Amino acid sequence: MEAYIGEADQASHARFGPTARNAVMYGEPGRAYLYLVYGMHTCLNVVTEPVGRPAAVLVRAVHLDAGVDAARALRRRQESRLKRFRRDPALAGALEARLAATPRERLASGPGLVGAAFGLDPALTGLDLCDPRSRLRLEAGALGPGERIGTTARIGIDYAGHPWVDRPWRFVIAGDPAASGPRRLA
DNA sequence: GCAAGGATATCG
DNA sequence: GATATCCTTGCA
Repeated sequence: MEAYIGEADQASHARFGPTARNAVMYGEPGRAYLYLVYGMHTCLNVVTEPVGRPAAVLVRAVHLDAGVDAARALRRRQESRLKRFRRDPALAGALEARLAATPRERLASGPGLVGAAFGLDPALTGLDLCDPRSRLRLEAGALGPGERIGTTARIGIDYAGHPWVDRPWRFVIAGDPAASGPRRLA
């Protein structure tokens, strides 16, 4: 995951102040903020700070312990909607083969892949991720034996410039094959 | 290395 | 309204 904190953070969607898109970042913590990136991928964020302080954590990858078949089915359904697959039936077959060959650690190993594997949509923005009745929710977890969390710089935010590009605000289970981006730490 | 892909923020 | 940009991915 990656943290984006405050309007001063030049990598955050809040850097331009409140807008229609990022409004939920200014609201209650524990809500979902989902947005479309590069015209095709839905990214999941969790609002993290009290009302009035825009901040969120981007979920860059999920290590699936269950629901592997469901994740494959959702990815197939979601990705086959992309224009290039609708245009070319042969590509759709290739997608099927690629998904079948994708190990569980790689089914949700990227922010866009998390969105696809969970069947997420920007319309879910505002969902209370702490409400046990929500279709999508956060639950307490624990690190496995021998697992440790390390930090790195955030990914894909070169436009932010210094010092933001260097902030160690990406958090990753060291060596986790389900992580996206660098898994080994300096 | 780069195209795909559409919403967004900013400028005119 | 036009345009540059984007918290990405998979294939050349």
